[in-house]
Amino acid sequence: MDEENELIAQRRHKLENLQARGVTAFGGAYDTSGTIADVRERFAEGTTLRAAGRITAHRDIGKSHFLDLRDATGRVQVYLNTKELGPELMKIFGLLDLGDFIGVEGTCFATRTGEPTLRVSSFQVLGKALRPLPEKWHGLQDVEARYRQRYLDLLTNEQSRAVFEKRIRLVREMRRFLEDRGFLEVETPMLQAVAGGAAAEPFRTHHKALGLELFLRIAPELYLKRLLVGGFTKVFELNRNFRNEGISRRHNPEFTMLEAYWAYADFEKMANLVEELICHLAATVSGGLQVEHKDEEGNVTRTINLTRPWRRASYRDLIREIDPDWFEYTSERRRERCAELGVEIRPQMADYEVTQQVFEKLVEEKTFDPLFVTHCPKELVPLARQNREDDSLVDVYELIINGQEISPGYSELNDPVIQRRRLLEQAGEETQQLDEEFLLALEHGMPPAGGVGIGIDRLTMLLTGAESIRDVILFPLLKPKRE
RNA sequence: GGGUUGGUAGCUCAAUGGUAGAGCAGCGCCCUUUUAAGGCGUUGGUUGUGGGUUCGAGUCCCACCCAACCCA
Repeated sequence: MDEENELIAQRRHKLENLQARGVTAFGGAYDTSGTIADVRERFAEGTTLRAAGRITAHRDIGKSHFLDLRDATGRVQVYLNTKELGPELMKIFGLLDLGDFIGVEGTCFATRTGEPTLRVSSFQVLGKALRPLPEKWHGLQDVEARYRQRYLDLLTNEQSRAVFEKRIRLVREMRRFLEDRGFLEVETPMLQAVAGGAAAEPFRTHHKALGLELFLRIAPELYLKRLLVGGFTKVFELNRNFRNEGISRRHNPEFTMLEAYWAYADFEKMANLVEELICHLAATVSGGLQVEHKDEEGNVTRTINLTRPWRRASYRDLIREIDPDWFEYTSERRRERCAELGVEIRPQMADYEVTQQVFEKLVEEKTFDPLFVTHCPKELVPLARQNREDDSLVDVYELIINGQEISPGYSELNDPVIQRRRLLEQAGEETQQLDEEFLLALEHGMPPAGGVGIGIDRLTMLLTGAESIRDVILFPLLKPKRE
């Protein structure tokens, strides 16, 4: 990164001094009395405890020194006294810096102000830091540095760590919820010869030994359906997908999706499942069904109410709420209305795309509380099962929360003849290959099924109030920095 | 891809075109219960990169790199 500056040179020098004294500056295992939170819990005047962590603060009061020792679970103060420690250990102590990992053994006592403190009798250097950590009370502010050097962000910004801990709990609870309902978690290929299951630009890669062009998957769907053919009745996969598309506040090229399939169910059953699931997650990881989003000052900017039952409305009814006569208009009149409504459209758009534009700008982006949009026009979701009464519609829902699509749900198509036709049409538009292996599987018979996808990144944004997907992905994709 | 904003010390931030500064961190000294410890002193800069204008550029102009936001 940057050249050697004075601060680093000083730390290197201290490291050499430590080593010259025969001190191991990068120690091995160190037995502790548990995490720092454990140490605080076991704290009892006079008992001896051992703790390990990073030095995050140093208060030098002449012959007394106070350090803050920190790990992921908390902070504990340690006290060193020049007289008690002896000259040799004090010399080693003098070679320590903020950011170094040390292990300490000491007896518990409370200071004048009541702060639980370990009076250090011995310590070991466990990991010398050669670079200084960001400043203690502003933390690391620079957004670019926070993404590139996430470890510093996690170390200094408590809110950031809290977001990722929440994400971890959310994923764990999601797995537990589905497993409790008999869903089996499976792993299907991420390297695929045909990237199917969605309309998206895939990443290309190459297998050397087989001389094979491969794609990173854009969705696991076609493999999960093969498992329905194979007799699984409830399966899910919760893992990464890759789409070779632009990056934005809401898009990262690799992102995490849940996909679940339930044999003999339909999109409405899936909607119930998702409603129950997200409420369970909000209750267990966000502390309730009222999710508050705050600005930088901590003022509540929006409260999302997840109380059930969630509203369900058909795509057409939602458009009619914008303009009751929309579907009576001619193509030209619709375009005029867009101008009046302030919705930008391009001349080459098809009629259904114009309507979809109105939907996105005036319904989706303005909907914050959960809304299941049902019975979408088939052009929008070409692979779903058509509605029995009206074959211009498909049996799907799209769940919108917080102004964005969180989860689509389908009554899956299990007719291999229609499926082949649809895939062919789609392949024509997208110049995509046909997944013959998938069609072969379908021809062996697939049960009717409900299917659902949930974007984990966006769901995390919803439940943590993050404004950018990069704030819920530990290492978002950035261009390498070069001079 | 287009537009806007930004990039200054390790970190957080200043600096009407006129000597690049502060706080924290660091270094030195004082202080035996501090906790954003305190006091005194002090080091640290190719101002994202490369050009240009100017007597003089962190500041103005051009190109490029990286990022954030908006748009496509």
